[in-house]
Parts: sequence; C-alpha cells; structure tokens
Amino acid sequence: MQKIPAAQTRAVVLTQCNCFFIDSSIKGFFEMAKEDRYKFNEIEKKWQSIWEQDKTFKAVEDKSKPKYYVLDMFPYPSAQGLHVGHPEGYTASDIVARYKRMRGFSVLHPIGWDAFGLPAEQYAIKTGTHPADTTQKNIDNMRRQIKSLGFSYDWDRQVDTTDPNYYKWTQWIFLKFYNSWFDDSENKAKPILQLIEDLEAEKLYVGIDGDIIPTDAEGLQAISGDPVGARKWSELSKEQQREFIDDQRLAYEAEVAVNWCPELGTVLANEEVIGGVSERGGYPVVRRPMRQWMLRITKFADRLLADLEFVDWPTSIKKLQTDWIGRSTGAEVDFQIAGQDEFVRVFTTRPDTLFGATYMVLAPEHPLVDIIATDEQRQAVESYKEQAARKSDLDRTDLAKDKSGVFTGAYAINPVNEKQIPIWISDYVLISYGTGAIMAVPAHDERDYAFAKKFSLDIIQVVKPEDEYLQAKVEAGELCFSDDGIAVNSGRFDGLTTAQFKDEITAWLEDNTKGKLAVNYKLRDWLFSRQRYWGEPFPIIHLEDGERIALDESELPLIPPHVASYKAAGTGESPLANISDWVNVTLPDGRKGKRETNTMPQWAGSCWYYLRYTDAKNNDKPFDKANEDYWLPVDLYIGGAEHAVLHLLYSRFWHKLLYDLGYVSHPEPFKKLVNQGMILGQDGQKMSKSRGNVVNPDEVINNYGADSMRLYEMFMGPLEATKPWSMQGVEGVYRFLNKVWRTIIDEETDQLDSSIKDVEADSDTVRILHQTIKKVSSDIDTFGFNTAISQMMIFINHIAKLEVKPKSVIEQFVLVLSPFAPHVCEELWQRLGHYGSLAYEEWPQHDDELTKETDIELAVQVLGKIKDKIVVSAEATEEQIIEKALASEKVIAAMEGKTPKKVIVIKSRLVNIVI
RNA sequence: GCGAGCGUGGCGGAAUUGGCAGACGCGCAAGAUUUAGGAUCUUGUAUCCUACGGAUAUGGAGGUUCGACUCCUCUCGCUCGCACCA
Repeated sequence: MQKIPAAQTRAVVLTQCNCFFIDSSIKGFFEMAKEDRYKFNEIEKKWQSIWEQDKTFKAVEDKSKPKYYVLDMFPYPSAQGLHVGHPEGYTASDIVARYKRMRGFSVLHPIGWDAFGLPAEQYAIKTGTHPADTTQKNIDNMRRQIKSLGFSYDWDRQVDTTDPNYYKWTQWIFLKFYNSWFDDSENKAKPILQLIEDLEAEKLYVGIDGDIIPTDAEGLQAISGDPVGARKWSELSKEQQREFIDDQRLAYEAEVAVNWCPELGTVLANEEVIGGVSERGGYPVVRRPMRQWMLRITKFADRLLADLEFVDWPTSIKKLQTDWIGRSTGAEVDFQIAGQDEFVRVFTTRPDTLFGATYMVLAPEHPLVDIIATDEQRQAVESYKEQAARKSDLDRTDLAKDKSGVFTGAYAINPVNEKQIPIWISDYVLISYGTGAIMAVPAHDERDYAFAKKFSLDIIQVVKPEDEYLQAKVEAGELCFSDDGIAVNSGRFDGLTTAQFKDEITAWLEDNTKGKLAVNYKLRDWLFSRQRYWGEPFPIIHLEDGERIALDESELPLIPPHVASYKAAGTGESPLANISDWVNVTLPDGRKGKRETNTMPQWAGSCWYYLRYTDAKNNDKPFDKANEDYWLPVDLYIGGAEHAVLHLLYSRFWHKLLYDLGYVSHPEPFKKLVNQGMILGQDGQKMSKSRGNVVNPDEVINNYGADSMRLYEMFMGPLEATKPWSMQGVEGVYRFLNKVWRTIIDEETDQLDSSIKDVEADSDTVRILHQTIKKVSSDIDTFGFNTAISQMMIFINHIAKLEVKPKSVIEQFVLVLSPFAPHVCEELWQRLGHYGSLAYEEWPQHDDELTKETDIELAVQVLGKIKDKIVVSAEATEEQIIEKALASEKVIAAMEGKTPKKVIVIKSRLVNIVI
C-alpha cells in the first residue's frame, strides 16, 4: 500500500472540498511552505506583461530570414476551460517556436478559437443566453489560462471562427466550392463560369448522361455535321442548363438518408442514435432522405491519397486516411434482368469470380427494387424495406451478426454464362458504396457465404486454393475461400491465376460492352449542412421559381439573426427557419425567395484557420497570397490524434480547392504532423468529472508556477505517449527550477550569487556544458523533450557543486533552458546583467570535440560476460586497449588459461574476448 | 473479426539504434542541518544468494550473433483505431 504524499492529499482536498475554512488554511500553509522558494508568481506575471507590451513574439514576414510556422490545433473554448492535455501540445510547440527564433528563424506561432459548437447552443436552449455571449465568456477565460502559461503566441493574429470578420471568409470559400466544378480530364477544380463559357462557345458538349464531352473527342470528329449522342449547350432549355450546371458544382444539394427523429423534430448525428432510438429521450429514429448540402470531396479522393506521400506524418495517421479514402480497383459489370428491359450494375473487386455468382443482392434502397419485385414478393419486399429504414447505419453494421434478406422474385442473367440467378435484397449491401448492388459469390466471400448458408442458396467454387485440405473443404461447400488461387469451373478461363483472370475478364467485359474497369472509394461526399443555429449560415437564397442563387461576395458576411428560441424548428430545419424576417427576402428585381436555413458544421471554420493566421486582419480578402506564400506550408502541426481523419482530411480538401483556384501556392498545408498523447488522471484512468480525477492547470500554476507546469508536461515522457499525471512529478521539476535559481541567485541578498565569476571553466564543466547544448538541441529537433530536461538536470547537479561558477557557462545554460522555462530564464538573464528579453538571443553552439571525454571507461567481457572495467585514454589504439584488457587480473582469471580466439573492440564501449 | 501500437525496478521513464540495462525524476531508507515541521544537502535504493563476491533479470518460449531491451519465429497480456466498403 502506497502512502499518500502530502502534495497529493492537498490536491485532493482542494478539488473535492469547497469548504472555506479548509481551503483558506491550506492556502496559508502553501504560502508558508513556499516562502523560501523562488517567487515564480511575481516573475511570471512580470515577464508575461513585458512580452505583451513589447509584442515580443510578433511574427514578421521577413524575407531575409528563413521562416518557420509552428501550429497548434486551436481549441474549442469550452466552459470547463483548459485541461492538462491542452498545454502538453502547446508547450511542445512553444519550445520549438522559441528555439527556432533563437536559431534565427522568423517564426509564426499563432492561436485562435474554434468557437462554433453545440455546447453553447445547448446552453442557449436551456437559458436563453445568446451563444455569442457564452462563447465570448469562455474565450476570455481560456485566453487568460493560455496566457498564464507564457506561450509565445503572436496575439495580434488570433482568430475566432464565430467572428463575422472570420466567417465572412468561410462563407466566401463556400462560394468558391459552389462556383467551381471538377474537370476530370485535368484532375482539378476550375471556376464554373469557365465551364459555361466553354459550353457556350461549343468547345464542350453535354453527353446523354449529363457528362461533359469535348468537341474534339473521338467519334464526334468522325461524324460530319451535328454531334451524335451529345447536345450543344444552346439546345438545352434554361432549366436543363441550370440543372446541368448544378450537377457540376462542388457544393451541391442532394437528398440524403439521415437519422430523422420525428418526436424530437430533428436530424441526429450517428453518435446520437443508440440502438435505433434517440440518445436523448429514447424516441424512435428512422432513416429518411432529406435535402442536404454536400461537398464533392470524392472528386479529390485520388489526390488526397497520392499526396500523402509528400507529407511527414506518423504512418498510423497516413494509414487511417488511406483506409478512410478506401480506394479499390475492380470492375463494374452489368447484369440483364430476365424478361425485362432493365439491368443491374454491380461493382466487384473480384471479376475473376463471375462464374461463381449464384445470386445477386440489392440494397433495400436501390431504385430498381420496386421495378423488379414480382407481385408475389412485393409484400415481403415492402416490409423488409421498412424494417431496414428503421435501422440506423450503426445498427445495420453493428448488430447484423445474422444476415437478413428477402427474395424479390426477379432473376438476373450472368453475362459470362447466361445463367439465371435470383435477385435478393438485404441490408448487408449498402446503397452508399459502389453501385448499391452486388453479385454474390458465396464460395469466395465471407458475407455472401453466410447469407447463402442461411437461405440455402447455391455455392459454386471457382477459385482453387493450393492447400489440398482447404480445397476439399471449399469444393464441398463447407468453407469460404477468399484468397487468390487458380480458376476452376470458369469455362475457357480455367487454369488462370487470379491476377491473370482479372485482367482477361475485364478486357472481355469491355470488348463485349458488359462492363469496364472501375475504381471505387469508401470516401463519400461530405454532408456539409447541420440544422443548427450556432454555425455559419449558407450564403444561398432559394427563389420561388425554383431557381437558387448564391449571394455575391460583396454581400458577405451573412450574419444569423437574433432569435427568441434556439430550439429546432421541428420540421427538420434549423431554428433560423422560424425567423421569417430573416428567411424571406425580396431581390432588387422583385423576385421573392427564402434564405437557406441550414448552417455549416463545426469543421468548416477549422478547415482554413491556418491560412487566416498568415494575414489575420485583412478586410479585403481571406489572406494575401504573398503572406501565404511566405509562411506556408505549416512546418510543424501539433495536436491530438482524434483529428487524424476528419479535420486533417477536410482541411487538406479545402486546401486543394484553393490550390486549384490559385489562392494558395502549395498543394499540401501541413508538412510535419505530431500527435501528442493523452494525459491520464493520477489513478491511471482517463480524466473525467465523474471519476473526480481531473487535474486543473490553474491549480498547478498557482501552486508551482507556469514554468514548472510546462517543464513537467514535457518531462512526463515521450510527447506521443499516453501517460498518467503525477503531482509528485510536478514537485520534482519544481525542485529542479528552484535549484537552478539558487545556483545563480543568493537567497540572502537576492543578488547574483558571489560564486559566479568571469573565469575560465574547467574541462569537466566545459564538457558537460557542451554535451548539454548538444543534447538539448538535437532533442528539440526530435521532440525528445523529456531527455533534454534530464540532461539539463545532470548539468545543474554538476554546476551546483562548483565553488566558482563561470558566468559564461551559466549564461549559456540559461539560454538553453529558456524555451522550456521562459519566465525564470528571462529573469535570470536580466539578473546576469542583460537588458531586454532573451527571446532573440543566439542559441549556444556546441563544439563536438569538447563533448568528448579524455579518459574512457571500457567494459571488458569474456564470452559476453562483463568481468572487469578498464580506463583508457580517448586516443588509445585498438592494440593498446587489447593489451590493457588482457592484462586485467580478473580477465586472466576468467579466461582460465585459454588463449583468445578473437578479441572484439568497440571503440569507447567495450572489449569482448572470445575464447 | 481486421489493423496499428505497446509490454523494462515500487512509479514516470532512459538506453548513441546490435555493444556496460535501469540515465533523469518520483517514491522510499539512513544521515547532516533545524526547537520542530517544511525546505535544503549527503549517501543508498532491480531481484535473489552462502553477500567487498556471485547468480538472475527488459511479459513468456525458442532462434540468429562474439554480444539481443533492440533483429527473426511462436505465444500471452494491455491500449487505441476500423468494423458487412463487395
């Protein structure tokens, strides 16, 4: 059983007891206990106000210097304020920022507020307080907390996503999406006006399927006169033209299945639906198609995937994004419906198993289901569809351990062998992936196998595994084999390997116009609208005649109106829908319309904030390209791994649009990414209010100071690791800082200690200094902050013992420690006789020669076991080392008179004698 | 189920990437100082044994090597992602 140390007891009392008496007596105790320690409180306040007044950390676009952009993931200003996890990443980035400044870089190190979000809106629903007021209050508190940690942010570049001067430009970027299309032939986004011009000039025609066909395309040229299978722009009606253009936009409206809760009158996110009912209230939730805004991220899938190669990110994050994008190649194959003029298109990654397709499955939502279902089966099909609609996406995946489905009564014809196979519907096929329909090959797909077993459908083997035991099982239909093998039961394709078969069958399908090579992505277009009040309104008006217009850039920002109630409208629309003054608009030309009442999701503001920092106060544009070009890409981005996919993918996506349109000059925004790990409570559990193990940064700063807080956050362990908090650990680094202080400042006189003199340092001291400079520098470069601190502890332990301390050594040490503990170092720097801040002092240089020991202790092993240690000079030759090692009595004894077969000498490490 | 990562003293963690395992800090113990407590300083602190010596130790079992925390194979445990994507 571990004794609870005093510091821990105090912390527990402070957090758990609001009793005035105990609280104040503890405060008194603290003041007394800390009396003879350095006055971190005064020092920290002093330097924070100097930095603020002097704008010490103002970022300057100085072309004569190399630049360095260190970015933190900006926080959501919550009512709870900071938790100890925030300062971890912020301290790491601050150390790097301060270090780079001293290394001569022009540094951009900004902070801001990701301030739209549900909590402020929910608080508004409860209390009627405007979310803007709540948000402002929370920002003020969090800013106070962040400032109290002494981070070297350029506060003049602060951004707040809820500030109209900021979201004006978020809306502006939305208009860029809305007014752009994606040119597949060049794999990039372009202004939609250009497309219209090209169509009007008849450089492009409109294909039958609404696709875009270049006039000089093959096939068109061959035919003289009017193009066949394509229409000129002028041949389309105004409505057709509008529809065509709308279909090309990168921001578009679509009917999308959402989680609709009739009882609550609102749409819910997947996380808000548990077991088919709403998390709040337990009301039924159904899948219902609703009009939503979408962003066409899928057009960028290929580039989002390919460009991951160029960023220096943790491989795990790259892999998450790769999987999320989920690119797979295969074939699309058309199956004719028996006796009807319809066909079903399926996507498969295994076209080589076509001969083994024994049935087909459509997603319940597939448009063909109603058309092909026979009268006998219609009833069953309808009720199954209804059942499926009631399940949320989560249920359909999570709870579907047992497969369900219904036969439609219809049959399809397998294009490779003309066999008729039954068509089923089942919710294991997702409407949102591929074509929403599959060919089922139960012998070679686990899911199809489970389904076929349950409904006693045919299983035909078409791939032969090498392993004979497996082969027997698969042949008997007792096992599903989904790996590659050799083709069987596949007509003239028998004997081919899976890879060969895929190539040949795809070619065959294309030759016979029954299919083609196809690529599919798991990534889906981004559902970009929310039915909320506290978000950026869409700058869009829906006119009575069905036309939809976007506001002009000059009309931005579009500011949401004040509302009486923040509750949802009850119609699936946002609270904005109830404000008729705001919603109903009349255009200058007299036409009437309604404003879009959806708002953008919280992700929107965070998609481009790093760009705004480069030119935060620009009123004419989101940012000047010259500034962007100077600062971007972000050299170091530090934040939590929870944003591995969504935020980091969404902002890359926005960045690529801006890149295509020429607003930014680099294809990727974030060069290097580092994830800080999670900090657990003192009990090793996740911090949570209910467990009562939450550590409040304010409390730590009050008791130990910001420098100790920063130092401890870094000393805990590797930045990326998950690790538990320990108040005793804070005490440890606090002691270290006190030791540094006492080594330099005489406690009695409060003046520079008399042991500090302008003298030459002895060789040991020089060596340790240079080792420290070397280690701290390289550790900052590799984010090994914990080992950097441990080296500085070794330094101070050495220096504290010296009777006379060379001033220059002390000064260099103060500079090296300063990125970690800036306040105390500024103070010491001043007291060492310097004017002004040390923030731009030159970083000390180490001399590699001076880091080396003159005498080296070597371990001497016999057969790998250490028998003795010898001391040799650093210049000793291999022969001299061997001679000395073999002369050792202990070694001679261990060798038992045998002669060495081999002697291995690792310079400055060890000697191993093999006998 | 799939994928990734991690297992080192009482605790957080080091280990120049195959070369003296346990740096540094916490905790603990003894001592100094002190009226006392706190603070500070000094020393010790992986485990075991027949103890100024020796043996065993990096979740476990094998392997490669003169030499393995580090590389390989198997295995156990924990954590975090993803989860019918055809």
